[in-house]
Amino acid sequence: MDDRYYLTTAIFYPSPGPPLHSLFEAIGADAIARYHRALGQETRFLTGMDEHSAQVEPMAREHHKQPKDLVDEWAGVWRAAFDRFDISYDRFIRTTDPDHVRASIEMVSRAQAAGDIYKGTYAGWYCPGDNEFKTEAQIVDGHCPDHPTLELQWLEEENYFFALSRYQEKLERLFEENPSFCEPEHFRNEVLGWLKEGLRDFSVSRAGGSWGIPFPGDPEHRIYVWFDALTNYVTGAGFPDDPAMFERFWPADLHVIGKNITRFHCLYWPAMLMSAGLPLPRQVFAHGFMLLRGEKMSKTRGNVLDPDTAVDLFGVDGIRYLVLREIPFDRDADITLDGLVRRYNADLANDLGNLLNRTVSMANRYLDGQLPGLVETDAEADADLRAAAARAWAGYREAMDRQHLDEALAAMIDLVRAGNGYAESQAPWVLAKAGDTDRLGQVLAAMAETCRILGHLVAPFTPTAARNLHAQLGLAPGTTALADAVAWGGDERAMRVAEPVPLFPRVELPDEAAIEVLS
RNA sequence: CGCGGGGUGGAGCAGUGGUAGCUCGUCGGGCUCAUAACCCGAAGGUCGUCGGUUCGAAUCCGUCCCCCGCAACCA
Repeated sequence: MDDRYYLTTAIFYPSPGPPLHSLFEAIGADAIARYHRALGQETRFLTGMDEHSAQVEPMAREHHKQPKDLVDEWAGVWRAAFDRFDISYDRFIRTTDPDHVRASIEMVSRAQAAGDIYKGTYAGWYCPGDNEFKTEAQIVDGHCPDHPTLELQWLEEENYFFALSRYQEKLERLFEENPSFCEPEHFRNEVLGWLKEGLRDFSVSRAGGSWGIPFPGDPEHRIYVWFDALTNYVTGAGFPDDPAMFERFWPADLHVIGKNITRFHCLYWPAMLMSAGLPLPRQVFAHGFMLLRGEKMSKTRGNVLDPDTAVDLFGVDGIRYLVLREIPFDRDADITLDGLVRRYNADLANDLGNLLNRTVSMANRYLDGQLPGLVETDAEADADLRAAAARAWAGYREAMDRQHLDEALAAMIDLVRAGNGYAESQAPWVLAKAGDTDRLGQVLAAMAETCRILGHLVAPFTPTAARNLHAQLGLAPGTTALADAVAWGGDERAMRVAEPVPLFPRVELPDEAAIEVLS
């Protein structure tokens, strides 16, 4: 295992605030980042905002603001939301940051030096309504769907192009030699399909506007947003200003992205890095989408879950858990409010929360809060529970290492069920009545040990609740690396439990008015 | 025939050749430590269609139907 780990999310398209589906990506990446930190790796987690979109200028005009003022304001809101959701980023990068501007210029300059940049003509249908070129597929009945009354104009514009086609063979070789460069497989298949169709050069500059990074050698042009945006991953590792840091953290271990931008990350980006003479990231992982009512969430469709409402209902940890458990990280999934409530109550309140609650309550009631040390008994039920804990960790780790976050949580929940089953079969309340103090202590210690391990397993997903869980067991945060911490008996410290407080209070399905807001 | 994914008990999913599994929901029972929580059991599926390969197919091959995504600036 490498002693460092560098991962990123995509940077987000500027808007007044993040919808839940954008936070979904950040939450997933955050769980992965926290997992790697827990393993003991020096972890760097980058996220941020993509601010050079062509839309920013017109949007700023609409708000009667300077573009930079507008994105400053929005970036503040996004960042505050990320903080609220406990996204443990090491840097919130903004593509307007000065070091990123330098990095982008350096990337273009390197491509120029490699002979991969040439001047050509970009032609297409241009909509004066949103100052944008439209692709064939975007055009409906010969008009821009957002501005059906305006006539599209056929415009030709001089642009600089990146010679992506020169990298056809190198990219083919990349996928042959390292198929897991793009995961999961079904998205890789899509990329391989594009590769088979043949790569076309893409435009890397836009003429005219004043928003964006000046194109090296031609002040009339700005660097095309995608070229600029992808570069953020190296900026965040110290390129080009901090060679020592760059040496340590590049190449990235993982780019977490939405499945809609695999083309850019699996084809454009590696070609750009090859052109710049930089090593390639180890993996691009494309996650699926959260669907609502079976449809892709989008601002224009208006079916967007409001993060604040979700937090009011389930709490930050609750909603973090729910999105990662309900949505397999590698594909799309439909979510419903009803389903979220059921999942929350079943997994978090009834199973995990209640296991802790009954354990702590009994330890207080029967043992005055003082749990005895673990004893390796040869009782079959005890051995089964220990085996369940080992199995949970094995399954969890295997799933986490493949970014299958929902499967990791399923493995965790299996241990919760084993813990509740153990309580049932050992019935400590019966042992207490019978005055069998030795066995009672062993059973409660085993239950507490199960909870302690569970706390470590859920910590990347529900960091606050995990601390709370350990606190109720009388354990302050430790420094043991995860692999040791989750071993049975992996924490030598004695447990003296605190007062039981429900970890995840049950949630009632909101009335119809609230459902309206959410769906 | 553009590319990719998917169609499995009421819902959501797992399952790539050998008696169809899990969670939720439903029904019945048990327990009483606990957040009206927990545990056990039951009912419920001709695995989208049609055909083929095979001793044997949810699984392999072919046909058709349906849903979703992508198609080069909305995660």
